[in-house]
Amino acid sequence: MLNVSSNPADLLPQARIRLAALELFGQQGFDQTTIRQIATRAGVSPGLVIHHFGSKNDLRQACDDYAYRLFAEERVYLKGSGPMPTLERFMADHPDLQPVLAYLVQCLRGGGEGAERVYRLFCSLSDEMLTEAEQQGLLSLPEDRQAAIAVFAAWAAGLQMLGDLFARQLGGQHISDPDVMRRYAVVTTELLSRGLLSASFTDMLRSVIEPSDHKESNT
Amino acid sequence: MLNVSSNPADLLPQARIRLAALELFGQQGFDQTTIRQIATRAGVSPGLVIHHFGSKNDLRQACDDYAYRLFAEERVYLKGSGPMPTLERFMADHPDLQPVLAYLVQCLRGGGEGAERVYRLFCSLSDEMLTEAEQQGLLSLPEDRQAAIAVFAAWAAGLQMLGDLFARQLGGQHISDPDVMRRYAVVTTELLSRGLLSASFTDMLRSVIEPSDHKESNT
DNA sequence: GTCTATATAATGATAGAC
DNA sequence: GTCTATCATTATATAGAC
Repeated sequence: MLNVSSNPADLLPQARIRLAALELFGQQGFDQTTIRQIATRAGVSPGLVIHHFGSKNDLRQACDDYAYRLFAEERVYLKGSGPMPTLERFMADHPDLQPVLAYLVQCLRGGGEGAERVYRLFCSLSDEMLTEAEQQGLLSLPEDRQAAIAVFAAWAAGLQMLGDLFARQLGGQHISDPDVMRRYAVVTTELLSRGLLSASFTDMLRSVIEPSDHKESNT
Repeated sequence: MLNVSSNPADLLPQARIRLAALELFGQQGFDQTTIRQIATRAGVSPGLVIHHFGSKNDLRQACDDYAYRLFAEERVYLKGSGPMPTLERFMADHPDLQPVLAYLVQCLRGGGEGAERVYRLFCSLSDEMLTEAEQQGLLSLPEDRQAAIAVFAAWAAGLQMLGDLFARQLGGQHISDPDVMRRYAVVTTELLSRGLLSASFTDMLRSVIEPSDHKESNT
């Protein structure tokens, strides 16, 4: 089991540096964070940061591996309490993992390979979660499973990326605020149970979208 | 009407600089873009960039105003073709606006005031769009309208931020790829019409979420 | 392992010629 | 208005003492 909640002062300097970097990268982003800031927060000299990790980019890689393993190998997403464990609910129960999630969300923001890795992870975790719920008869996925999972992962990732903006729009401060989470849960439950679109509008959309098995009627 | 599709070579240097900055900021982000890159793309000297705009930050502000006005004052989001004009569908019909949208999405990525402004714009446009559709009887929004609109805007914004990652997960290159758009439309239509959750699971979720009018039964 | 001091590179911004 | 040349700052990374 990876260690996340220890007192930073008890960690070795190398681990303290990695933790400080993960927190600062997660809060400010990679480019906005300087080695000097990391060193100050870890209580060491800037030279020691380079001594242990080689370069700022290598330090980023170390943070990537640490954060990714924590979420992927431990499958934390799936250990949520409550009936349908969403990411938001899980994070509310495990506040000590918040810096790790913030780091992964910054990876998504940054784009490139790092973002792709994290989004794939979100897809993989969504897949397991939805598949398990489906086997228990709690829900039934659309025919195009892969697309449905990609959409769910995108919704979850996007909400995390917007973060506090979404919460502020609902009069709160953070997604984990009880009132924000409740309103979010109520609305999504309603949208995903009774639906949103009228029957006639749904039919019209279906005919316009032209799924491949209806294509002969138009071309 | 603001001008977006002119040949850059015909524009005055000041407009060429602004356009080059908007494109580079949108592709690479603000921090990763240098004044020298902007000058090279605009075909002018780095000094002229500062001469016309004062500073890199002032240039960003000019791009902000330009992009925001294009989307907000012209209400482009709502002019989409098709029955339910989503952002993705609109962009497919107006490829010349793609750099402007890319810029706004980078604002969302960057966080801070710029992101808040853009997210509020997405909420405002979603509000108008959904309200109009509701008045036409095409759909019926949940009771908590504000939360529903915030969720829709977050879904749209998040999907744009993930951008190509989502498309690649579906075997495409970009969200505007016909196959990607079709699968996306089919899945979301299904999720928002027949729903996703089973009736019993919906009841269970509702009892756990405890909306305020059921609260007396637990505290 | 840890620190201080410094080399080196890049960037935003300035000054002044044309 | 436009350019070239340059300054001043900042950041990463190195070198070597302890």
